[in-house]
Amino acid sequence: MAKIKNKNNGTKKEVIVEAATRLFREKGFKAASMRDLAEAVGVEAASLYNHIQSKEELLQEICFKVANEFTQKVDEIENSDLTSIQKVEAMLRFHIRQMFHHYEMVIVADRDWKHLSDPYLSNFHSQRRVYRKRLAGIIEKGIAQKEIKPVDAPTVVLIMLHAVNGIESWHRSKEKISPKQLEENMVLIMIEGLKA
Amino acid sequence: MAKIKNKNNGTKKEVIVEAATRLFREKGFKAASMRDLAEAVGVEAASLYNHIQSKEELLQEICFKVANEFTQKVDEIENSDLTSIQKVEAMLRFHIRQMFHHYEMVIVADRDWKHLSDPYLSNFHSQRRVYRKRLAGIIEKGIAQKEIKPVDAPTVVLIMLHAVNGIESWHRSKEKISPKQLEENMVLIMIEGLKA
DNA sequence: GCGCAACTAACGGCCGTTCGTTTGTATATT
DNA sequence: AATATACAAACGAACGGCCGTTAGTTGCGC
Repeated sequence: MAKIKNKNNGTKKEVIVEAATRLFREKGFKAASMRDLAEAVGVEAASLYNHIQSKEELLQEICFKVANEFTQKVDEIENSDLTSIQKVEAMLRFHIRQMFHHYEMVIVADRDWKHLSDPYLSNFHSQRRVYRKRLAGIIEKGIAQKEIKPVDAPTVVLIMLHAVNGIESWHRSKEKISPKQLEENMVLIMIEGLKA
Repeated sequence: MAKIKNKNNGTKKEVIVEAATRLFREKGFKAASMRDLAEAVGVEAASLYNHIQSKEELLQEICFKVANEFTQKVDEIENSDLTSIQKVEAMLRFHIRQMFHHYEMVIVADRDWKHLSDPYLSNFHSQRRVYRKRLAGIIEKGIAQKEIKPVDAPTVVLIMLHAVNGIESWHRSKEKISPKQLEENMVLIMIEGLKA
């Protein structure tokens, strides 16, 4: 076997990345140490390097996995035959669901990507800008077609992308409404305010 | 003189706190070193300790200054005779303006408060929870009075508080719309979607 | 017995902070 | 007016500690 499997559901490197995701989300990339991570995995710090190249590689894996998922989704939505406002809603719902199911890596990517170093830093930064422009493009088309109120599209993108980060607080709050309810509330508030 | 003044506009400690605010915003609290800060102030690292007690004290000053400003504002608004929806709008506008004029300290407080240690950590955490509950209370009253759509109030608070963080990106973007335009766009999008 | 993955030990480096000293300057004394 | 005093605020050097990472070795499963 080239790679050993851990409990028949993935390589050890994947286990490490998952633990790193949780740890980085909790403490922040800089404040989380490789010794912390080793303890979470149940191993000595040096042993981690049998599976990974560096601490930054872990951050790279997290950031680009997140970036690729969002890029893939916007590819799909742009090529669909939904109306513009439906496309905006679909992207919003995707963001909300990613924050439900993979919020730890989404938050790490969003908060800690600046700790990447070049060329990954520029790469990620540029992917991020492109992604936001594509979202703004969808909204501008909707405005041109009078489906959406005449608002500043980049501002809408800023609001949407940051609003969903609030779901992080939801994850750790006591009296949670259901994911479905939260999603419908968010869509109601953010999308109704946009309709022409 | 008990405290010497620097260029007749404040103590040296204030100069240090301001430089720390910029540095923490840029690099993050953990990644910013006291030697970085010293260089920004134009002094050796050791000299900083003639004016401050510790690195964490700087974070404390930033976090509680921000917390106090928001607490003070919600005191004022709660006691005003505005309608509920007007109160929500007033708080939103205050958040937006704070993000225009003092965004660096607002962002540091929001992103790095977890690096405080007790008793400051619990203190800040509790202030934060109380603040959010007060905002949710305003919204719930508005719903009861049928000024506001029947939505989940804590969710609205999450959306509002996080949406304004998007203004950080605005600060560093090239093609900026004016602050006034941004404010009106944000209010339009977020408040119109709320009205019953 | 071969190879992967764990271990212990240690490296150089940066961290926040302390120490003891020097410097600059505002005030008091002659 | 010149000199002495006092003290805030700067400095260079160093501290113990944790950081990411490497080296060399041991042990275990095929």
